[in-house]
Amino acid sequence: MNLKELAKHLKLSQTTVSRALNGYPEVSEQTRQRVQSAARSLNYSPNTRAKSLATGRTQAIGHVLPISASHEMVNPVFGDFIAGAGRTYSAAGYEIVISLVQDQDEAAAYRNLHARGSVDGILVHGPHMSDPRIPLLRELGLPFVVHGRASQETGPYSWLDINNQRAFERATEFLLHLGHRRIALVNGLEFMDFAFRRRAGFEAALAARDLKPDPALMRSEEMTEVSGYRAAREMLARDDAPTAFLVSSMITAIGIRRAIHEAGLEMGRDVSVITHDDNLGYLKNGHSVPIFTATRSSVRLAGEQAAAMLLDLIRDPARTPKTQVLEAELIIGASTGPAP
Amino acid sequence: MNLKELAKHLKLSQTTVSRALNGYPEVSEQTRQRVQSAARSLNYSPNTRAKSLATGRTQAIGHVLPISASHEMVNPVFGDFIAGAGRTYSAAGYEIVISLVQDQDEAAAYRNLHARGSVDGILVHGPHMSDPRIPLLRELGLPFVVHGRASQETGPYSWLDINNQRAFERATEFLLHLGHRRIALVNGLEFMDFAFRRRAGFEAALAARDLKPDPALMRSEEMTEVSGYRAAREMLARDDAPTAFLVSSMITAIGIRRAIHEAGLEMGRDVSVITHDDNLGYLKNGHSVPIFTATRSSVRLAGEQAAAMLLDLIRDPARTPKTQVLEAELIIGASTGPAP
DNA sequence: TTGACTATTCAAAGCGCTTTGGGTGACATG
DNA sequence: CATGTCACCCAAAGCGCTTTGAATAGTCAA
Repeated sequence: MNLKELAKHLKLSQTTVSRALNGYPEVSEQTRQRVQSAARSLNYSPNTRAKSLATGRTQAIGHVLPISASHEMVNPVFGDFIAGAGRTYSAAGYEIVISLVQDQDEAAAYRNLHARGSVDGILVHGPHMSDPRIPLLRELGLPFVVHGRASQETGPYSWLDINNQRAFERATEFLLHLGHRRIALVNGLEFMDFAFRRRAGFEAALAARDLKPDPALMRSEEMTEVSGYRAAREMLARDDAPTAFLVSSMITAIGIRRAIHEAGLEMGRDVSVITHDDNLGYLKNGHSVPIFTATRSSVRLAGEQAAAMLLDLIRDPARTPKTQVLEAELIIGASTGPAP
Repeated sequence: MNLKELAKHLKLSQTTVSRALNGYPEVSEQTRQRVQSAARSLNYSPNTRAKSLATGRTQAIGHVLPISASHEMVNPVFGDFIAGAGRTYSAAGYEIVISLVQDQDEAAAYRNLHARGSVDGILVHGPHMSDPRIPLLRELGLPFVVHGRASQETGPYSWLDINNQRAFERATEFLLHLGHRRIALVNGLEFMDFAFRRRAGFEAALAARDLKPDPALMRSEEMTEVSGYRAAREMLARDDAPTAFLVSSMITAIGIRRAIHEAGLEMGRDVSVITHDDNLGYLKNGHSVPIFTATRSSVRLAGEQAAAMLLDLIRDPARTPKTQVLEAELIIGASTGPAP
């Protein structure tokens, strides 16, 4: 069933039917009713491709997912982010187009999405500190919002980020307050902007007490369970082992907990752990008492809001870039205690 | 830059340019070269919407992600599955369209995708034992492949599944062989087909030894860390506590491990655990020695292959449905040992 | 020289929609 | 009675591509 058939069936012109369905005022209320009920009963939906060709808008948002070439992994927060964003999109009648891409040819992917005209806007994931995608997208003139930000990018652009620096600064302060002095930082890859900022927060809190970070207690790696385990095992084997760990993801923290147990220690008593917690649906941080003391911020919520920003930007491309910072809460769980 | 402009620039007709770019033989090799190099230097890519309107093919695959209304979570294997499928799709020039949907109105989502003509085929996730989506899609005439299968569905359809029953049967046999007699099953929701089959495998192995499953040792829940923790904590508090756990997901198994530690027991010595392992990128089951003894099957690989099946089906819709079973391997890790 | 091919190229129609630029009556106004 | 104003409705153009059906020129055997 297409417009033409529907129009013929109703003995009306395509124009009138189209207008009736799209809420234009030049149609009598009576015809509108007639058209709408016919459309419903004949199960008519306009062809998206034809519609977007005619209007110039695709009603689709592109999400480019870089696949880390080295680890062949998709960021585990992606599912929750997209679930949040999807809510916003579908409420506004937008589709999600996903483009998976080896991270080295990401630029080509964006150019393609633009040249082929398959999306109205792009949501940029996982920005690096210096990220060539931002000038590229600006040049292409495609509306975009960055989830996170790129510290070394000077020009204006829209982004939504959590306050990574403040979160890790507070977490570090909390550990210092508990008497910990040898604190390990098990961070994500530090060319990623979020990891860089977390480290900055960590170092700032130490500096405020005239402490220097010990390079032997700092790791910057892909955030997997195994990488956390390894880092903790190696560090705990040292003579000057850390008494606390500050960790960038729950999954890594779980690996660290494993290493702590394996060393015959108890988390929260012998060794403290604070992790960042994205509040993922399948990996809740405990129920009544959180397993881990954590800096928490819902990535699902971030998805919802970033999507809303992008839709605003698409509606009015002239608008100046908007930015938004979400604060993370510091929640106290069972994984921290006074320094032994 | 569009076809018309490119054609004018080359002083050729749109027909010829289109044919040159799409590899039709009625174009001289010389013009083809000229066209191709001009397209490249002018950065021309055909508009996907226009192309799909003209050809009737959208070059897009729909993935409908049901959001569990109760838990608001996206299945954590989704990222890896889509990463695998994405490889196949992008090699064939297909896009991925994601549709997030509350699970109660999934049927409407499929009807929509079809009526609006936005995809050439659909990949169905998370089939239930009896799943109305299968007859629906068959009726709509849209090519589809199911990741998993629906045991109660009688008609033919294409699916790709792992041998869940056999995997859990083997795992149970292995535990029985180690002397365990009280084995707990911490399963996913059993209206999900995979969970039903795993349970069947578990029960079959017990029955082969004339053992009866104890309902007090069986759980069927959403597979989160917390649900695993709770299940294990409750079971381990019993007088007749289980000596082994058979678990449907790594994340749940991690919760179980937490409960085991908390009870002052040691996994692999006091309590054995076998889990299913989807071999997720960010949640590898250890490095040299696996953390958990596990039934392993790469969900990423499943994605690659399911996508390939779907593309075959789209190329030749008349072809009879294909099915494929992937066997899971039983890998021995540190979480199992003789019954105490 | 002619007709039959073959190799290239093109104009135009059509995919399903929106939107521009009129029409056509009915009715009120002067 | 002529004119203007509404309220509705329509034909046709156009979005950027593919594809059908022809046209043109060159080649070759008869």
